[in-house]
Amino acid sequence: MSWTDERVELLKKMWTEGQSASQIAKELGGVTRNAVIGKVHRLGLSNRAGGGTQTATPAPNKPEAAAPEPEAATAAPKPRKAEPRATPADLDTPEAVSEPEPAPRPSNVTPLRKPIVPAGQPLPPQPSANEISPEALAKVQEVEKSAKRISLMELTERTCKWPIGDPATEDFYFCGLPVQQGKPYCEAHVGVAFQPMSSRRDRRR
DNA sequence: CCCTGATTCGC
DNA sequence: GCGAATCAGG
Repeated sequence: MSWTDERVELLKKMWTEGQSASQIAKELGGVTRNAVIGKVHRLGLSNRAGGGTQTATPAPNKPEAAAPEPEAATAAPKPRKAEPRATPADLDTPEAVSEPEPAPRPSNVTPLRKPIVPAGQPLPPQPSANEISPEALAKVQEVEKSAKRISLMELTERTCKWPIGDPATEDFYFCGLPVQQGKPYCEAHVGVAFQPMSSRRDRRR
């Protein structure tokens, strides 16, 4: 494989977008990440600074463990706009009525309500037999039998962080199987975690 | 151990 | 110019 204009273009584009050399190499095909890096240097764009303000800090930008880039067709890499940021659905009440009394606390007061789950990262809920493909579900169930059953402390970047069981009980652990590169879960759990889209239609306010 | 980019150097 | 091997880090 040689560096045709097209390939160089794609290289430039992806590199500018912050894609890693290995990702670019994978996308291009026929080259290794070394080749990509080498080319990048020869092209003189080793520094991903676009234009202008050159921050002393190399890159606080790290699309590392949260850059789900669904591999697409090699023919049409056009609509590419996957933001790692998973925007949490925020409750927004435009119905804000002008209320001089901010807290009309009724006589009934429920003092404390601690969140049951400590919650470090936005872990997905357990698959509740939703709109998940039966195959994926079956695979998950099978996988969970062979799960490493690791504890929170044992989690690493390469261990599946899919929670199994009830966090409030002793019977709780994480999957712990090898993750799919770049993702927080193993292949099986990625399958159920990153479902394309579901029925979120019923959002009547 | 997995990954990242940077550099070197024979081709 | 090219990229595998190597280096240096996270």
